Amino acid sequence: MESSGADSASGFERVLAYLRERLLDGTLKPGERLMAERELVRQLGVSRPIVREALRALHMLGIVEIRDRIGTVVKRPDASALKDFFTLALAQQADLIDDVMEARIAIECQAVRLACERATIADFEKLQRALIRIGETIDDADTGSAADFDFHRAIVLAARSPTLAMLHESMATLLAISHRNRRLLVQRFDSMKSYLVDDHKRVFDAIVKRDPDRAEVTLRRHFAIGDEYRRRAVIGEGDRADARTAQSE
Amino acid sequence: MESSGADSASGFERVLAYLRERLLDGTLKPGERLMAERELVRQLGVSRPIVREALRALHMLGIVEIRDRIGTVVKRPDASALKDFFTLALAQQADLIDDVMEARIAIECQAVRLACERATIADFEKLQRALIRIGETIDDADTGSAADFDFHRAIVLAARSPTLAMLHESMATLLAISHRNRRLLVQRFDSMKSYLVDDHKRVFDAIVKRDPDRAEVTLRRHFAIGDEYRRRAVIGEGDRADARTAQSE
DNA sequence: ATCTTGTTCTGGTAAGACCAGTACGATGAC
DNA sequence: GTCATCGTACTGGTCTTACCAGAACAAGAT
Repeated sequence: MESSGADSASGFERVLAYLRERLLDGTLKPGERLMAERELVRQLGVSRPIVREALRALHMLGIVEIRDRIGTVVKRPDASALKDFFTLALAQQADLIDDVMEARIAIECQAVRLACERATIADFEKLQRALIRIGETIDDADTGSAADFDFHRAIVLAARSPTLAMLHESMATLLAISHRNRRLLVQRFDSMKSYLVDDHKRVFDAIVKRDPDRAEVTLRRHFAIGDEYRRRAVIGEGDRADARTAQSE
Repeated sequence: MESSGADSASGFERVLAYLRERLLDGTLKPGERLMAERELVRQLGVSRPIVREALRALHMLGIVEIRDRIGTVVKRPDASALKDFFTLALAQQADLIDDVMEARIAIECQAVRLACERATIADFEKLQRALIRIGETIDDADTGSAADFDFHRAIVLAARSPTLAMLHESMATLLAISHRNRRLLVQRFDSMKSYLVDDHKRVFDAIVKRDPDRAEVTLRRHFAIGDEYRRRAVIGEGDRADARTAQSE
């Protein structure tokens, strides 16, 4: 039953490699239905359970959608597929957040530069609306972190780069959680309120003035200061009198 | 065969839900071996193929490691498990090579900053070796582009960020081809040789001196100049006499 | 032309079997 | 008693066969 070509790898690996190749070389495009399971069985010389394992694996990654009694179709992958990963991974290893955060910074710093070149008036308006909302929701962790995130998302979208947007969205899923927690610190540091408002404003100004260097530096500083707040929170500092109340983090 | 509790969901979902729960509530911790497949079969009242589908799915997410003839153990997950996802996700917009390239720049510029902080002596050595190889292979497109890429990869690895490394590698897969084509231009521009050598050298120096700002600026300029060469190549320019010979790109 | 009815194809699942190594306890030699 | 050897039970990896239920589609009946 090893007639059809390359063995050496396990059956599962073989099926996966086959599908991966088709997906990479464009033979299989989003929306297209790939061959039936039994057909794959015939072509690759493996059993159906193995084929199903591979398809499920791809399904788990959001690459493919298995429609009961219809067939398996290639999906346009989106970040929501990573929800399971982030949920489980985070439960096992909380410090993953810092690592992913670094990737997010990478994406946004590049995005803000591109945004300086490519942002339209509509983008400016969207950014400004987000900016206003940040000021309005400064005292609420939930709506506040949402507003904050909208602003950052708007930057990435203004960069007009599908890839950057996709990557950012992927990170967003995970970071939404930590982002909200971070915002809870706002209650502990009065100075953080102006930090949140002013910093974003400065980034916005740099974008409007189409100054990539200043935009990036400002954004980078913004992240660094946020980190610094978090550090101080961990060691129990605060610039309000009731700082001790939430010390046990 | 539906004795053990909650049905309603598909068998696969049930197994996944069961395992997810164990993983989230801490019953299953990294390093621990979870029950044998056949045991899961008994406990959940599903067939073994289904159990295996679920385990493979978790394996695909990097949550679990399936060791042949040993058992399935919980892994400490890191973002590298998502390589397949990102590689395939990026492939579906691969018509936008320039766009992916921008994302790569984002990753590397962040990485080079982190590398300035975190690079070890061993990293310096690796970078230097790559640097030397770039000089040695300057006239060959294949080995030359490989050396070039090794240098850039070394930067990312020196950043010691699994997520950045994973993203970079995903893009590398897609960019390998265009990267090589780009290198063919070296035959057309004598000045590009010194560009390749000197630029990388300058980036290396900045890393060794642990100067993030200079490292990033230098790297950014490096990419920009590469782009400029490509632009000039497209319009048929060149600084060698036989520039016209390879005009049809 | 439309409705009905199959047949056929799809994925979803179960059950049973075999292989090839591993782990570990029992057995043997020393 | 200690240590090496050997079985055996158990593990994951795979294949095979089989059945189900719903979708698709084409052919026939109305």
